Amino acid sequence: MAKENRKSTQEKLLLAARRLFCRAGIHATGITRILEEAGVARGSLYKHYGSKENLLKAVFDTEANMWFHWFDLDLPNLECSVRERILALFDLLEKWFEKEDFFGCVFINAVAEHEKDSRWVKDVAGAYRDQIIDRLKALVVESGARDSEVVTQKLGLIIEGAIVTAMVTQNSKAAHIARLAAEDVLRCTECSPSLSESPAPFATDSAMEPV
Amino acid sequence: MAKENRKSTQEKLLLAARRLFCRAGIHATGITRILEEAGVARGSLYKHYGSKENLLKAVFDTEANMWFHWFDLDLPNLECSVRERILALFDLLEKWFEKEDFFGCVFINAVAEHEKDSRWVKDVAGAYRDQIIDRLKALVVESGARDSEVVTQKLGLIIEGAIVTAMVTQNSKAAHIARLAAEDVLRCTECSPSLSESPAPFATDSAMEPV
DNA sequence: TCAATAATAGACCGATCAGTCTATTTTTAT
DNA sequence: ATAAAAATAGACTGATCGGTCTATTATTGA
Repeated sequence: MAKENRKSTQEKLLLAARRLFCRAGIHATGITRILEEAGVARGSLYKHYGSKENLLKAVFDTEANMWFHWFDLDLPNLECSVRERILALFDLLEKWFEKEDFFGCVFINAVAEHEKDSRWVKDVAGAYRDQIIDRLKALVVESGARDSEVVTQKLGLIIEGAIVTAMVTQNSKAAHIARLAAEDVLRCTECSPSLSESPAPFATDSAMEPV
Repeated sequence: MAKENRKSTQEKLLLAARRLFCRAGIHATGITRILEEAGVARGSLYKHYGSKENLLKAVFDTEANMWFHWFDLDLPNLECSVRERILALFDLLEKWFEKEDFFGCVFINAVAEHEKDSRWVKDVAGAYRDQIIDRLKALVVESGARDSEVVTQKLGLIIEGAIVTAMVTQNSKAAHIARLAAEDVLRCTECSPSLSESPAPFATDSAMEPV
């Protein structure tokens, strides 16, 4: 008989939960629906994860690992400049958005639908976010950009905008738009050391020095 | 005696619902909690709105009206260039983020926690989003930017990134970062013809495995 | 003043939720 | 081969959900 199902029970639960939490929402997803989609018995879920909340935490782990894999394995292997490596991140985003089971970022979605004062969701999601931003900042610093902190925050904001835009519009082209915006940010960064608070962005001093 | 409560029953329900839907999430917010916070009887909610879903739609209306007010009343009254008007939008965002009851955008949050295939949430939220983007694009076109479509999408993406970043970090400075990024986009836009001839740091397609 | 309207408190309903538990079958390791 | 471990189906619980309904009190307008 066919017995190609090599995935462990934990893995099946994790994949179904990740998919459903993002596609249907966390509160709107009942345990029973996860079990149906995973093809797993009720008791197994509570044996492995103990609670729906712990299952969500495990989903957080897998999504964080996706990001860490990008930053720690995929991007470093590219034979290109640091700047190109930063921009390549948006190509990875596009690949992600194109997946048929992309329905937004589970961190963002979880924060969106949970009590904003509650400790644990913001703490867990925030901690992972910090680790991801740290890796982004390391790239920015390595690129030699001035004001790396602000550049990092700009890029992080553009990444989050891309994720949300892709979720809302269900269109992966948000990654391409985000890349173009990131290119603008990087271009302005390298040619203008004094962008900070200038209320006159119309100054024709934009001597746009390309590389 | 004190009878300063001039707000109508509808208004009290609307304000409490908007606040709670964003602060605690839509699914996580029970009817009873809305009634408590609004100080209104159960029957009144169903008399005025008929269902929780209709109440959410009414909340959508109020948030959309905030945006329309910005674009149709606040920004046009500014005595400044179109470009400055576009950037002033981010100052309005900052004011919004600074409010003690800012907990994200109800459209984004609603999409995040509802079935992604479901008709009505994406349709209603998407329709409002289109109207807002249309107004943004009108400003971009008025500014004389080339490729106004792409510029509009970049700015829209930055706006959504600002909203989500502000929600996740609970820090209104996301608006400032977003404004800086928008300035970069606009700066690159106005000098865009000279950019195409530069040795642009465009990465070629990278052979990379998606996770 | 007085009838119509609006708002109130709160009991109540069926459905669904996360989580527990038991009894049985399948898988695994030795 | 066999005993331990893992997974199964599904009944069950107490709580909470959105929504209905009734009976009572305030508010309003002519």
